[in-house]
Amino acid sequence: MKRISVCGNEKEHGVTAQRAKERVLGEVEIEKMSAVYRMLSDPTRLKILLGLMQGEMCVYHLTDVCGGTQSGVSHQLRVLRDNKIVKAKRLGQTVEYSIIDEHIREMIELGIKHLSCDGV
Amino acid sequence: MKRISVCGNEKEHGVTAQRAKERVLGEVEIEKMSAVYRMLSDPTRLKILLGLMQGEMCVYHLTDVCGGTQSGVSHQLRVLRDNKIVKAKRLGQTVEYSIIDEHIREMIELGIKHLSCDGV
DNA sequence: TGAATATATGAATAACTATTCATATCTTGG
DNA sequence: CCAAGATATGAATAGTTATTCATATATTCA
Repeated sequence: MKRISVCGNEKEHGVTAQRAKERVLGEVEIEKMSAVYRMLSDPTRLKILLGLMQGEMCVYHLTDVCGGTQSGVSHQLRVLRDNKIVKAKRLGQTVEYSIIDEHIREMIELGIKHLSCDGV
Repeated sequence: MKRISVCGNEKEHGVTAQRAKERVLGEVEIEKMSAVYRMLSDPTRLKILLGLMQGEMCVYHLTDVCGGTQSGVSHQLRVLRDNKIVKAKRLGQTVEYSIIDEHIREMIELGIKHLSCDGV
């Protein structure tokens, strides 16, 4: 894609592009940021986190709340654990999960707020 | 998975699960919410949106900012358009894009804020 | 110790999604 | 109308990821 001519708004767009290139984050930051959103982009994980926002819970109850299989919930809990979003604490036979990433909590709260704004 | 016995925190977890099941959003809302996060979970889309947060831009300049191919950027712009995140406005040969979903803007701002909190 | 319960995990599969390449469409200037 | 530029798109591909099934591990209790 060669570029010789200019678009109708070359002036403005060019300036904007320049500003964007200066301010926009580097590859690594972009990757980290999108990874955070990716954690919330799966319905099962979102259900797990919405559940945990009500309080700590064990896998059994989380499975009950999410409505899937125990294995499915457990797999997603692992993803969340690996990404340091939740932590696990063994209590006898049971493992109690809780949210440790407060940013995620804020993200979800903002998401809920927007849902209601849109009149969903 | 049968359930006869109780976990160490049956009382608390049970109550939490109950609360979660009552308050947690329905399938449709969960799906919508995760779809919003999914829009931000791809690096290319995130770059496009971060760029557009600096101002309107045409595809050429967006491609410049994002650093990929014109086709790749165009495909992701379509995804963003289909999801009503951005809008396109034809100006001669050029198509100028801009953000129309203000929620997304807030989401990204929160993401940026959290990035710097974590000392990234 | 052995049975029962709770949770985790590996492998297989299926679905989804981003990217690339080639090409089509649209617009303007000559 | 034609050529060139700007953008869009279809098809193919490759990579990612969620889910399921079967099974392993861990813990308690009798």
